[in-house]
Amino acid sequence: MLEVANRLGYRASTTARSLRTQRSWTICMLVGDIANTYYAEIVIAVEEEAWRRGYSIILANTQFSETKQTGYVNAMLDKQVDGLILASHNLSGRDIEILNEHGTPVVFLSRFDPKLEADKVGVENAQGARLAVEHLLSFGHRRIAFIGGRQLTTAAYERYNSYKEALVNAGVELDPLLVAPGNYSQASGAEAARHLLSLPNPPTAIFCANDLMAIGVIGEAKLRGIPIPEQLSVVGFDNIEMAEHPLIQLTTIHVPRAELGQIAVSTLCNRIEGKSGGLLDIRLAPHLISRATVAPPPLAKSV
Amino acid sequence: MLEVANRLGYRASTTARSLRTQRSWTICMLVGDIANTYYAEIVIAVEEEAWRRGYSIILANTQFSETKQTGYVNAMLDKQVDGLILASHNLSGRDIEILNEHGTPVVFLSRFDPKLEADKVGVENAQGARLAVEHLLSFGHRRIAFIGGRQLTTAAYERYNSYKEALVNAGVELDPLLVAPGNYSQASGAEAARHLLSLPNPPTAIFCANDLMAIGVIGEAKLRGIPIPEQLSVVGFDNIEMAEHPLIQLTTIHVPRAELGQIAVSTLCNRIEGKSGGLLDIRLAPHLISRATVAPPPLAKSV
DNA sequence: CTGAAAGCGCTTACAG
DNA sequence: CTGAAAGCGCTTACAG
Repeated sequence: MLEVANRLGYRASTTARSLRTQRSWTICMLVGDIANTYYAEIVIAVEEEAWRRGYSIILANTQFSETKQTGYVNAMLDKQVDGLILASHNLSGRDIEILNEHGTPVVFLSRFDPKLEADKVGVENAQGARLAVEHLLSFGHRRIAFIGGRQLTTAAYERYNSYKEALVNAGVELDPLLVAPGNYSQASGAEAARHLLSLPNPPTAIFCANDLMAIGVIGEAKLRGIPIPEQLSVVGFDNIEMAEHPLIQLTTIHVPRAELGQIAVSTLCNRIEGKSGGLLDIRLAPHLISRATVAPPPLAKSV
Repeated sequence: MLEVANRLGYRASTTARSLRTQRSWTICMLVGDIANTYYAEIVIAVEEEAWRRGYSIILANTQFSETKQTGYVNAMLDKQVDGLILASHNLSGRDIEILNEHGTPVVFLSRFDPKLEADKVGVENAQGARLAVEHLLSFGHRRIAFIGGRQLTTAAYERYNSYKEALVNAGVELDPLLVAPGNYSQASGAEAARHLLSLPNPPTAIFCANDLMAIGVIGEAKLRGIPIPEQLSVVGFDNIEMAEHPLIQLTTIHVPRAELGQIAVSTLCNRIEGKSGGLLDIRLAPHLISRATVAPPPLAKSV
């Protein structure tokens, strides 16, 4: 009977079933920028784990636009997605309100908004940044610059704070001139480097809040004929594939992206299916990968 | 009235509406590998254009797996998506049958399966490959290797064919030893280079079917101490962001990805909304971007 | 012009 | 255990 139905091309309508059961078997993932390899790899893991569990992923790319994010949150709630994975920038107060009263399960990926009660999955940003800065300090660097991410993101904030803290703990005074803003893109890393390297008293090392910006810094150094690591040390964050390239060889902090994505989905699904208890706050440990972009500071500059 | 409803948090159920109107306002995009920057940029454009037109995108990443692709095609048909954008590898015969009899609009992105009647959007692969090979020929290269993509993809096939043709047209005999398989990943480019550069009579130039593989080749050359372009010329295909990097400076064929994605969506939406006539086959023109990885062959090898 | 009813295609609780 | 009926929340064609 069922076989006959199949042969005749019968397909059970998921829409009708969703209406009846109030379950769409669909999860929305909100990311800031999929072109960023970092997110792309998380998206892959998310998609895979979701597929295994029978869920589809609706991808929403906010391009870090506040209005697009709000639009998506509302559209997805209307679509009655079973849950949301939030990996874009911080939500507006109104969005949080809506999400809270609506009650659809949410998991924060790599951001930690205290105003929304939800499960959280991410990496120990503070620990990662500390590892990076201490590595640089151990080589004798004192003028360590920082290229940060957008302020609207908690990960960027945590990395920045930990950078400051690590310097203070080492008795190094923080020079505010050495802190440059970035937006996680390669171009913004290059631009920040242009600024930092033109300073009267330039840094001997730069710690970047992600690899893409570090790669931008390396490019800018190349353009200026500044040899890395002899004249300038660079450390990134993420450990994307390009960091391993023989021409780049970037020392960086490894973030287990596939795990992050997979855990985000399983956490969310457990919540959706009522299998979880208290709110989770899972933080994976990053570690330092030492490659070829760090060396002692040039003699002239060392203390 | 409507205002009151909104204030009370009323949300019209998209599911119910979909059931009634038989329109889901959802499009599925099937890609082979989102971690590949090439696809990522297309996905962004697709997502953006879809959002503007009121559609959501369900992302399906096949990881080039036949079973996953089949699974997705069926799941999406059950979900009653309004249309599909196919940008993974070639479909199996059964999938084509199902799609054909089901009648859901489809647009092929960068692949040209003759067995499924659907709109097609892509790039002139043959022209691009010809441009690349002729560029190399004009510098005096005769031993030009080719690192191809997966055979299951029409784009790879077209690029390979055009490579052969361009050589023949120039009166250069094709050495089958100089044709290496790849899978569009950086690692596969490096691996193919390892093979090609170990040949008794190695090539003086390598044309890669995409940039990622070319970047892998450049890395492998660096590892072996082979200077580019003095000892080896390299040309890629796509013009991804990393191709511009000061350390890479890859000569390549530019593919207008944002346009590709945008046109794919508008073509599909027009079809869904019954606004289109005969089947479309849109081919955008690529062009050569000359950077720093091509030079005349080393004297010892030149004829 | 307004308002009640039918129906989209399922699932599930209930009657026989 | 089987089968007919109600209902999920909309839209739309139809009666008043």
